[in-house]
Amino acid sequence: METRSLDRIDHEILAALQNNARQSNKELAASVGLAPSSCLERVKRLTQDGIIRGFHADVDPKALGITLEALVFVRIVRHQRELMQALWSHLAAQPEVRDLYDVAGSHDLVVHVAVRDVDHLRRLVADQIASRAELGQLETSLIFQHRRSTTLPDYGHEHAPPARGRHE
Amino acid sequence: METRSLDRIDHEILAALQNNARQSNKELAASVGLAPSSCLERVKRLTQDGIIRGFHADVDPKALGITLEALVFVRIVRHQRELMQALWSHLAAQPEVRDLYDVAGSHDLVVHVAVRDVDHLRRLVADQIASRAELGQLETSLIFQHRRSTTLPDYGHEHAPPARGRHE
DNA sequence: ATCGTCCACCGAATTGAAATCGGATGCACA
DNA sequence: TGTGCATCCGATTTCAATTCGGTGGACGAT
Repeated sequence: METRSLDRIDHEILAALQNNARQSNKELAASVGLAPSSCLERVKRLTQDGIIRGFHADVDPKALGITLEALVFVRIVRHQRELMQALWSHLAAQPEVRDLYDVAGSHDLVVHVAVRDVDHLRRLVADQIASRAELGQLETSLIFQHRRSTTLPDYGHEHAPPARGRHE
Repeated sequence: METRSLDRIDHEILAALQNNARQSNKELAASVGLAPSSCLERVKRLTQDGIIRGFHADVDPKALGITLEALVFVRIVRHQRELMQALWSHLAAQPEVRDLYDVAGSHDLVVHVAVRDVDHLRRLVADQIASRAELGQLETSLIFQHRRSTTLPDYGHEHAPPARGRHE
C-alpha cells in the first residue's frame, strides 16, 4: 500500500466517479479533458492500485422495509485484544450493521444499525450485542436524520505535481 | 415516494449492484436469470423510482492524504428548529464531514469527519463547530477503525410476491 | 368459463461504448 | 545531446447497451 502521488487529473477522476460511478468512460474522459483510452487506463490503474476500492449502488433503505435506524454506543469492560476482535467480527457480520466504528473516548464502539422496526431493534440489541460478556454499558440512540457526503473530502490540492508524460 | 413492492429479482439486482455497481448489464442479467433487455428495464425503473439513489466509487481516504478520522459528539443548548437547521446545513457543507447524524439521546448530533492531520482536526472543530452559538457540550473521539457494510441490510425476504407478468 | 387487456419478458437489430495497440511526444537523466 | 520511459492519442476491433416489435401468462370483467 504505497502512496503514489495523484495529480490533478486523478483527483478529478476520483471526484467524478465518487459522484457518479456509472457514467460512461467517454463522458468521464471528456469531463477531465483526456482521450477515452487514456482515461480508461487511469481508471484501471487507480482501481488496481487500490485507490478506488469499489463501486456501490446507494439503495434507499425505505424500499427495503427499513423504517428505523439507530446508533448504539458500546462500552467494553475487559479490553482484551481477542475479545475485542471477536466482538468486532461478530458485529460486522450482522446484516443490520451498516457502520462500525472503533473509537477512543467515552465509548469504545459506535454501531450504526438499520432495522425493520422497534421490535427488530430490541431483539438485535438484546440478542446480538447486550448478550456478549465483554460489554459494559450500552446506549441506543434513534436516528432522526442521516446524511452521507457524496463528494470527496478533497480540500486544497496541496499543489499536486503535474501529470507525467508529455502534456502540461 | 410510494413504496412499490419489490420482488425477489429486484432484491437480487439491488444486492448485486450494491456489491459491484460497475458490472455490465449483461453479467447482471445473467446472474439474476433475466435477458439483458429485461434486466436493463428493471434497473432503469429502480433508478427512476428513487430506489437506487446513485452509484458511487469508494475511494481510499489515505490516497487523498487523510490520516485521521474522528467522531464529534455535539450537544445543543437551544433546541430551536431554525438554529438546528442552520447548524445542520453548515456542517453538511463542510468537505471534511462524511456522515452527519441527528439523534435522540444524550447527544444531539454525531459528526463523522475525515481530516489531514491533528491540526486540521483542531482547526475544524474550533472554527466550524465549537464557535457556533447554539452548541452545548462537545466531545471528539478519534476513530481507530471504521468498517462500512458493502451488502444490503436485507434480512428475510418476508415472502415477497412473485414477479408480475408471465414468469414465476 | 371466456374474453380482453395489461404487463413483463424475450431476442434480433442497431447504435454506441469499451478495449486494444502502434506510434508519437515530451521529460528525466545521463 | 542522446537515450529511455511514461503518458497520451486515435484508428480499429470487439463487445455491450439500447431499442422495439412480438409473445404469452395473469388477472379482472362480463
